[in-house]
Amino acid sequence: MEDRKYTILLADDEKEIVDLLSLYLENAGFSVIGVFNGKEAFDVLCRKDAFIDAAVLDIMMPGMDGYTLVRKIRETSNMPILILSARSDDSGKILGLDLGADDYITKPFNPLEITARVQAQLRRYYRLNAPAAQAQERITAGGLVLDRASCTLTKNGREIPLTAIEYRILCLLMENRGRVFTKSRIYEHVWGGDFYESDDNTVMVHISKLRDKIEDDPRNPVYLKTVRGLGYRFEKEK
Amino acid sequence: MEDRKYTILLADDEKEIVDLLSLYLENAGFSVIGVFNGKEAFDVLCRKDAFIDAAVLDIMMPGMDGYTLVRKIRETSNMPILILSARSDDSGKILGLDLGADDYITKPFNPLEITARVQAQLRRYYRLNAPAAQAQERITAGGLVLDRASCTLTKNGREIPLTAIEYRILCLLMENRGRVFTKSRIYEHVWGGDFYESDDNTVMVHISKLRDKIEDDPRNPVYLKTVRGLGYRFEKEK
DNA sequence: CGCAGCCTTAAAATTACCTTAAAAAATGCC
DNA sequence: GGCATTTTTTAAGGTAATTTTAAGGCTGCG
Repeated sequence: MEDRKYTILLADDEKEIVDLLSLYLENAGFSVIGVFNGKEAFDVLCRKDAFIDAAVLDIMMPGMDGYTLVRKIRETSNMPILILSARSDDSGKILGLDLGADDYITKPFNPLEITARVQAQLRRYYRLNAPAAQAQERITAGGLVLDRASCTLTKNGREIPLTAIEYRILCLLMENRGRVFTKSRIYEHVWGGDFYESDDNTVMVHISKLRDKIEDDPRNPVYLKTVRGLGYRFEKEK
Repeated sequence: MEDRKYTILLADDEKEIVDLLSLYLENAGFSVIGVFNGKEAFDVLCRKDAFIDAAVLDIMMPGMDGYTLVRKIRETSNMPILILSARSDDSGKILGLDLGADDYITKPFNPLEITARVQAQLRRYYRLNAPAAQAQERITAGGLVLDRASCTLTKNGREIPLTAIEYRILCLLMENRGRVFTKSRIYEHVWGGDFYESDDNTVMVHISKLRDKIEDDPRNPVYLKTVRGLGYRFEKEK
C-alpha cells in the first residue's frame, strides 16, 4: 500500500451505520467522507477538491439509489465500489455486481470485515492500476500525430481539421492500435446507446470521410484498414 | 476481439460442489478446470498449457489448504481469487482477504452469485490490467499464431489472409484445441441460427479452404483434423 | 463391394463495403 | 431570434470479395 491516506466515500441513510463504519475505517487509517443519501454522494464525487479512492454505498437511499450511483460512477471511474444492503435476495446482489460494483455485503455485517474488504479492494486497485497505465497525450503513427490534450490531428506537421465524430473514432482506433473493432462497437463507444442495423451505414460514412482526411490514397488505406466481415483496425506501426 | 473464453480453476474437496459450480460457470461461458484438493490445484497452476484467468478455492482442502494456495498464487500472479468456506467466523474471512484473496463467500451459496462475482472480478481485472489481457489474445500452435485482437493469423511470421468465416471457424477450433466439433456445432457457433442438412456442405467447403491456407499439405492435414463420422478437431500442440 | 461421409473445385448468388449526394440536424455568428 | 454554415444522418448505386450451391470424385468402414 502507498503511504498516503486513502479517502473513502461512505453513503448510507442510516446515520448509525455511517458513524460506526467511519470509526472503524478511520481507525484503520482511512479518511472518510460520510453522507446520508445518493444525491449527496454524487455531489461529493463531482467535487474537484475531494479525490475519492473507494466508495461504500448503501443500495436503498433517498435522492439516488445505489444502483444508479454505481452506474454513474462507472461512466468515469474504475474506483473500487462496495455495496451494502439489507436485501438478502441474490438477484439484487447480481444486479449490483453486473452494474460494476466490486463487492456486495449484506447487513448486518462486521465492520472489521468491511474494513478488510475495502483494504483488499484498494490493494488490488493500486497494484493493478500502475503508473504505466498513465494515458499518453500524443499518439504517433507514421506522419500522423494525434494530440489528445488539444484534440487535434496533424499529418506531416500540418493540422487536419476533424469533426467531433471523426476525432472520436480516430481516437478510439489509435488508442487501440492493431485491435479490430466492429462497426457496432465503434458506434457504442463513440455515440453511446444501442446500435441498430441502420447505424451501420452511418459509421461507414464517417470512416470514409476520415480516410479522405488521413490517407494519402483513401481507396487504398494504409492506416485505417477494413477487416472485411469483422470491422476496422488502425494499423500498428511497423 | 473481446469475447474470448476465460478459464476458471475450481478447487473444492466436495465433488458435488465442483460439479454444480462447473455447470453454472460453463453455462455462463467459462471454461472450467475442476480439482479436488489443494495440491492438484497448485499443479494445474504450474502447467504451461493451461492459462488460468481466475481461481475459486475452498479453504479446507487436503493436500494444501486454501490459505497456503492463495499465498503461493500471489507470489507470482495477480489473478482474481475467490475463496469458498463453510467457516462463518470473520477472522477467517479477514485472514483470507489479507493474504490476497479478492473475495470470500461462505457456504451455502447460490451458484449464480458465485458466477456473478467471478464475472465482476474478471471484468475488473482485465479492465485494470491491459497487458495481461493482451497476452491472452494470442493462440500459438506450431508455426501458427492466431491473434484475436487484430483478428489475424500468421504462419511462420507471415500473415495469412482469412475471410471472416474462416477466421471464426479457426478461432472456435483453436480456442478449443483437442475438442471435436460436429459440423452442426461449428455452424451454430459461427453462423448462429439453425443448422440444416444442406449446410453440411457449406461447412466442409470452408474447412477445405481453411486447410489450403494453414496446412503445409492440405490433403494430409496436421492441424485441422477430421474425425470421421463425428466432426473436426484442431490438434493439441505437441 | 457398396455406400455414407468427406473433399475439392468452380460457378452462381449474395453480401459487405465504399462513395456520393441530398436531407436533416446542429452549431455559431450577428 | 434568424440565418448561414457545418456536421451528421439517410439514401442509393456500384463493385469486389465472400459465401453458398452443385457436382464429380475420393476414402474408410461394415
